[in-house]
Amino acid sequence: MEPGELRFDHGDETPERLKAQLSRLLGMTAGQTQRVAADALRAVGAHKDHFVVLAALDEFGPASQAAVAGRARVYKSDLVAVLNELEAGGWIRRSPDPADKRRNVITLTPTGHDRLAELDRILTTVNAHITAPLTTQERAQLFTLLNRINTHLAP
Amino acid sequence: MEPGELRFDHGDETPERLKAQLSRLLGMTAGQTQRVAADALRAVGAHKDHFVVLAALDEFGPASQAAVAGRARVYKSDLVAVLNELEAGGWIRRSPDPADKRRNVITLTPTGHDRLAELDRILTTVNAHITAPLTTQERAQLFTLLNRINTHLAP
DNA sequence: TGTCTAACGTTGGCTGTGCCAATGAATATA
DNA sequence: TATATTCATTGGCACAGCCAACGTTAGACA
Repeated sequence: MEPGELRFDHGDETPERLKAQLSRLLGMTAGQTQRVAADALRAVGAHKDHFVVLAALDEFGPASQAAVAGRARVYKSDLVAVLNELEAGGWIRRSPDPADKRRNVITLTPTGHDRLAELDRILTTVNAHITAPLTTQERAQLFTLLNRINTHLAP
Repeated sequence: MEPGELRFDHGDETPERLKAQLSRLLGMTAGQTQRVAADALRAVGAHKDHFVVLAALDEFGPASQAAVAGRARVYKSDLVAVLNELEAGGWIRRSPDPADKRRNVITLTPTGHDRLAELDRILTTVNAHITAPLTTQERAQLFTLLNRINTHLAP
């Protein structure tokens, strides 16, 4: 215990040492934003990985599951369930590749394109909500700083 | 699949739509920093929550588990295991509260104080490593921006 | 040609983290 | 005295990232 909240600073109640931990602030804020995004997507029966996979298909065209996994950065094991759901919704098609029977060719359907637009719109709203207290310059600044750290920390 | 890496931007291989997601960048970078911190702590047999609990005890003095849970922001259910480990290391003592037999009084031992200093030193190094590509002003800026978002998103 | 190696999709599972419910003991409130 | 609340503890759920192994199919090369 407690919470249901990921507030970083609780004033007098928060040990000073914790207030100095960037990784703690980063983790808590990331948790908040992911919760907001997940809730918004769940409201329309979607999931983070749905967006990511649909986006990869839309921008790179039909591809094998392995290729989609690589571009969407979703583990191929996890991709199976995601594709099952997307297929059930009629947003993608899984067809055997005649050229290589090991492969499935994943194709975005027209309604899948619409679905992507819907999720994109939702996430744009979410992003605006998250960055509401920031100016345009500050948003860009935050993006840049995080990107520098991310690149620096990548293997 | 793939990775073992949380790189946000893979250039041509990354769908443009993903590059616009702040919550994605935030989540991946948070994942990186938490991994770095967890690895560093694991190297000395410690854990994120060890630091957090020791810090709360050091700054606020002996307290019940409920109070520690509230200040360290660790669920009381999870706190049990953490205290078991800290007790096994001799860093804290759990003694029944004579004034209220429901409570345990958690006390930081002298070696617990040393342990806290050790973990604090490790995390300071980690923090420096994480923010290596940033100037002093940029680090402060990042902290401020994240804090604003965190406060804004807190219930 | 046949044999070995590698890639494909899939299943199943592991770890860590945040989170919640229910329990038995002890205390406070009515 | 009866009722409700607090405490520590157990056990579990959900979700995310991650990995190993399997059967199937294809390419490499002897």
